[in-house]
Amino acid sequence: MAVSERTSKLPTHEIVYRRIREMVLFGELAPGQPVTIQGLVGDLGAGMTPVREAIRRLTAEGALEFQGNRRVCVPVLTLSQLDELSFARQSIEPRLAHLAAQRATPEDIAHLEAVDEALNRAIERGDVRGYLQHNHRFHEDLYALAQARILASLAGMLLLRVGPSLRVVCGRFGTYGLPDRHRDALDAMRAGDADGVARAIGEDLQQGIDQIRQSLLAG
Amino acid sequence: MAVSERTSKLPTHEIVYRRIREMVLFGELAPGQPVTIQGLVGDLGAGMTPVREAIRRLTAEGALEFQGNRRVCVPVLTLSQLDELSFARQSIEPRLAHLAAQRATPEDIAHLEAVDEALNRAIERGDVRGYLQHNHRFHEDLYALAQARILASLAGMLLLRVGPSLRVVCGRFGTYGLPDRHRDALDAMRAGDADGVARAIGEDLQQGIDQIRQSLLAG
DNA sequence: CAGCGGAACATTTGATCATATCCTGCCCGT
DNA sequence: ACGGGCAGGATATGATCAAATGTTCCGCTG
Repeated sequence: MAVSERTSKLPTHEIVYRRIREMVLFGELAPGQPVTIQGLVGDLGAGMTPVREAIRRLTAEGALEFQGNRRVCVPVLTLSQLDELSFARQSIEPRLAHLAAQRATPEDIAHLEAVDEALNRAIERGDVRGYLQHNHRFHEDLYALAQARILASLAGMLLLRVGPSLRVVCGRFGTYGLPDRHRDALDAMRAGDADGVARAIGEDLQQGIDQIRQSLLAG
Repeated sequence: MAVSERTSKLPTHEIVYRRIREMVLFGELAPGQPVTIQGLVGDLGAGMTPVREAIRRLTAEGALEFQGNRRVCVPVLTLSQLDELSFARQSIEPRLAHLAAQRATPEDIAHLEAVDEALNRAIERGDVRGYLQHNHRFHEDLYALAQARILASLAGMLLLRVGPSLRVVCGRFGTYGLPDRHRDALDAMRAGDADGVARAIGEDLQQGIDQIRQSLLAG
């Protein structure tokens, strides 16, 4: 089928789910943009059932939103929702970072450093999509180390809600001036300082939230 | 009449979703119990498509769980997952309670008191299902007052994950000795003491978590 | 006569179903 | 114990039905 090159193992609805998820995370779908089933059916070359299932799943995760009358779109964040996200992320993600730091092996740290380097190269290159991808990868892989499935899934949902707005920020200001605390986190990790890692991650995501807040206030 | 009209207006997948959600929350489905699409199709008299969508949604919310091979079942909590849930709930729910307390009108408080009374009557009656329903209602209605959609949806997911295990606890120990801090929360609410409400709710849910922990350690 | 409002219509999209296909796990024979 | 069929159940499709939106056209009013 036309869905993908390597589909043999995964069910179609899973493939479709990941595709749409990436579209939301990496800015192929902008906040407020309507998402239609039949449009995705056409674009992805899949049947309606898998697309429907993927949309339900993403809606449950907050990546998409029901628009009252059975329309679905990418949610537009309000300032108060951004406050909610800030609180939730600050509550969950530093804890995950802390747990991850306690379990990380040197190889794990090396892997994260490689991701972070790729991220920095993307910034230098002005590659917005690459920045978003590697930034997301960094957090996702870090949290995976914590071996805390429930907390990690919560964090994943929160990242999913922030994704589109982050994309807008980058579109507006470019990748210029996107400082992050990943270096601090990695240094603390190597030093076995779990609290330091948690602190660095907390500051890192706060910077992202603040950027979005600026963008919302400006727009 | 208006109610039934509204019910008939809701799409099938929404009805099915709510029904299965209740089954999970109120113990019609026990932890570890397999959930088959065709079984639900038979029980609920709906087509496969709506049932599939409802299951995807509930799976995304953590109420159900993929069993690797295309099987789905009600998740069984481990101790470490219970720790995750405890942390997440303690992070989110007191904040919601705090926000709710700041916004609650006297009528809101009266409504919550009515729910709490119904809850207490269910306990006296030994009515496990009624206890679970009213307890859930109490928290859900309280959090709805906070007007924080994202945080409330997170809390809803956490409650969904705890539901089945709570049911097991009640099945084991009955409704006897199910103390709660709802009275404290309501008193603080009337006094305008938002911090007190948050504290009471934090203690309330900690009691529930501890009961489940006892049950897990015993089993 | 021009502009406006609204009602019927057409088109687009979502919801549901029945069916066909494909996996997976189990059971049986060797 | 191993391997191959068999059955149950999940996945995926396309058709069909219903709903909502957008549009057009007519009649009314200023």
